[in-house]
Amino acid sequence: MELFGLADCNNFFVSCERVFRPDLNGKPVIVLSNNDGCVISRSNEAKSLGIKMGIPLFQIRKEIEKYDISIFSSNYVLYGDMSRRVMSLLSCYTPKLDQYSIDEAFLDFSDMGDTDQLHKYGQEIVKIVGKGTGIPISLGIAPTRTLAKVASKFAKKYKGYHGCCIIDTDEKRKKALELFEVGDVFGIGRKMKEHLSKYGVRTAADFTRLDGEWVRSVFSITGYRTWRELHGEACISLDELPAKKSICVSRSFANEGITDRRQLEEAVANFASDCARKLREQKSLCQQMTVFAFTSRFRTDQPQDFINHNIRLEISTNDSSEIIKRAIEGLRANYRNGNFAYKKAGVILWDIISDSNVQGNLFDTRDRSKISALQHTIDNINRRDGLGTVRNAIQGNDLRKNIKREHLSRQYTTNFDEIMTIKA
DNA sequence: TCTGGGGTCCTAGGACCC
DNA sequence: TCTGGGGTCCTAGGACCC
Repeated sequence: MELFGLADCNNFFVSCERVFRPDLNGKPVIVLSNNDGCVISRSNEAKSLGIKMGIPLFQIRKEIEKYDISIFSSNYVLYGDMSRRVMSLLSCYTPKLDQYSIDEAFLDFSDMGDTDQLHKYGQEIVKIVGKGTGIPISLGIAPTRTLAKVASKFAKKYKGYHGCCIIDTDEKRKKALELFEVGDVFGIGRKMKEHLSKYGVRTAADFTRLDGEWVRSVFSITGYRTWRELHGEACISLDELPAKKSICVSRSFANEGITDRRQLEEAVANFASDCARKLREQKSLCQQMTVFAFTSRFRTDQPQDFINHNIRLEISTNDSSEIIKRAIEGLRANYRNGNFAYKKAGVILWDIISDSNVQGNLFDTRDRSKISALQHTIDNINRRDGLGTVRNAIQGNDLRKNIKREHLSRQYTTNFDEIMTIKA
């Protein structure tokens, strides 16, 4: 029997912070987005206090004071490293692991014995990951990805499952869907939920009782796929991770934003450089790119500007210097004098192809193999000595200067100088 | 004062060609 | 100069996910 497991880290970013701050167990904790803008991860205690996902920090100042909520700026170096540890442990328990996001992975559990055995096996995995990494996880197992996700939410919600819930019979499936709100189903977002409520659809079970053809005509092929998955028919397969089709690096800037043109160029150069590095990591080239920058839409009292410039690269590339150069050219071509305060900017690489699939160009005057060798050497140095050790001059000296991070935890696991100390 | 970042997929509509 | 329809490709935008 084909079975999917979905392993989901509980309150992942908060859990990462707590591994190194065990004194915060059982207390309300939140992690903030870049620039300490919004809440992006909450402990159960923070959730029960009514702190909503995505709410701006400034709107919950009172609650933070009143309930003594601990705050952390996001520390992606730490989370990335903890994620690698979790994933590497999980991969020991399945022939095929498909990482879906920083804190979630699908595991192939097909033909792994009967339900009882599988249940014990699942609980064992949850226990070992918890012990080995300090991160609590929930495991859902079912015949489709969408149902596995439902199961993982049950595993998280009810202690009795000991971290692992299996939906493997029609009876269990129907019972679970009756108890599951339709808006919580993977693939059904806010709009679809609103639309469905007009037809009296409240639970996932209500949704499955709708006519399939009707669902397809109203919610298109994606909605219909979700409908079939909930019926137990796997439509989304467990495949190798395909190369990304677009790569984007963007940030909003702290406080009032950036008004100085040179500073904006410096930021964009850094985004372009990051993009190019990611592109090389997946062994790809891009043929088109976009550079954008805009002012704050919340500041209606200030002049607004929206730069969105597309660049077609005659010759596909993943070379940082070239991608930086083209991004800056694009930005300059669109820059207007108007004293704009840019709040966010970014670079997107797209039209991506494999680097083994290079189309030569008669008019290419640059020596591509030389450039590639140089780039390779730079990547190696930066991997060894830290990102940004070797960089283009326009990238400036302080890669983080426009980002606000007032509550940053240490890089416990990746920086020797910030390793945990234990007092005797 | 302060409002995240990085993706995927699908559809509709326009441009263009025959 | 007027008439029609079908196909493809591209792009923008929306909806969804974490």
